[in-house]
Amino acid sequence: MNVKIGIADDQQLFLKSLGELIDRFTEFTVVLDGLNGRDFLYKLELQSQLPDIVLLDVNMPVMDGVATAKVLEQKYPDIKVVALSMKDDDTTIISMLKAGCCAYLLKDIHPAELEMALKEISEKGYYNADALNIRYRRMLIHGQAKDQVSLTELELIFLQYACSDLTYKQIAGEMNKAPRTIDGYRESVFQKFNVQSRVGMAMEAIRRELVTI
Amino acid sequence: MNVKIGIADDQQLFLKSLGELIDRFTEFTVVLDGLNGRDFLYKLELQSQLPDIVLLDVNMPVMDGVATAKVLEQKYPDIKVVALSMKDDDTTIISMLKAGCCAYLLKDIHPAELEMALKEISEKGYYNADALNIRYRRMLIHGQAKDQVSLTELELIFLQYACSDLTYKQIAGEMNKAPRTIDGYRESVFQKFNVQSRVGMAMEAIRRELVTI
DNA sequence: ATCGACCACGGGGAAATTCCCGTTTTTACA
DNA sequence: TGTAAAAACGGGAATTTCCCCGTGGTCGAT
Repeated sequence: MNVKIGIADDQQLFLKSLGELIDRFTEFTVVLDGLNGRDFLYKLELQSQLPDIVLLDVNMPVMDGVATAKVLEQKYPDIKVVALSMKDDDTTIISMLKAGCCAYLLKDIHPAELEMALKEISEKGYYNADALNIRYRRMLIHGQAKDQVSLTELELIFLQYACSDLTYKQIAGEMNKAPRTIDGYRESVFQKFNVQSRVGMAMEAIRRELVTI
Repeated sequence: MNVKIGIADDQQLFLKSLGELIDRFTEFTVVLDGLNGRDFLYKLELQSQLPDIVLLDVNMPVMDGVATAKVLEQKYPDIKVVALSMKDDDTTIISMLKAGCCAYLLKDIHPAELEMALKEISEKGYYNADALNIRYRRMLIHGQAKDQVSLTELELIFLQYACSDLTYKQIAGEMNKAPRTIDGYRESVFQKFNVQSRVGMAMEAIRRELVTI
């Protein structure tokens, strides 16, 4: 089954390259894009097949993300709206979520995380890791560590998958990596968390609020 | 290392049998008991070795649990106070916690759970599962179900241990059961949760708020 | 220009987990 | 007073996890 994606972003280059990226994901296809909210909504009305998920840039000229999200929620309640933004500003996050978004993603996320987020959104209807990841990212950028360890992007994504019923082999499949590579993430996180079992790692991930459950 | 326990309860029979039970736990010894708060506090002043943990019945004549807890907090801040009660009444729980208790246990808990709670309190300084278990117990008694499964007491205790770095063999040791018995709990919970790995079980336990992390 | 990280990957083996096949006793309860 | 559920336990085997031993590439920093 293929999930249809719509994108609205005012940077032409970003818009198109993101589209390329998403088209390369199995099970996702970009069916519509626009350079601002008004442009996007106009095209949407002419569209025969509605997208399942719409990625909305928060800052756009003419019609911004919040206004666009409100209209989408009103006229197309079945479409899942995801906010896209450069900065993890709490107030914009809140206003986007109040406008009916089911997720909030930062533009500097890893492609693998984007794919995972889209999967989760299409399956569960929401993706919450970002809210936590934003906090985590902020910790990484400013404040530092204390006993706080810093995980790499891929370790964080691996961690999310590790908190599930999947075997490492299946996780390797999901992340398009060799099983041994996954084993490397595991070893690294085990050491950083000071645990010696997958359950211990998963518990620590939840304790540190690095994953959504 | 041995942890010293004090108990205050107005039912002579319960007081003494609980003392017997706790004395049979390795690493715990009852050093003091009393039939009400005043009696207990009076004996405590004459006592050379202070208890590490005090179990306080909420409903006692002369001086009840809340008043006793307040005095203990004031005069012996190092002692960890645990509330004991027949009923899971929210208001009494809150007033006991406000009086400085670090845990709230129902009198109908399984001995193994009591031992685990005491262990956690002496190690971590608190035990929170009860607050969650109270909700769980309430669900079991009244309402219940829908997709909600019902776990037995021992399965619930096992679940708590399973959400840790311990191996099943180590859990068997902690619970004083044969490894195969633990395997039985595992099989049963797997089926009830519809999972096929320990991590999946642990995640489900957290999702259903059956364990503390 | 070397150093430290993060990344990707491979083989082998011990230990733990998962999942079958069972038995017996106790406890609750209708 | 049957019966059903829960508890406790045993053996064997397939799979997964865990933990070693490595290789080599990229990239940013001192």
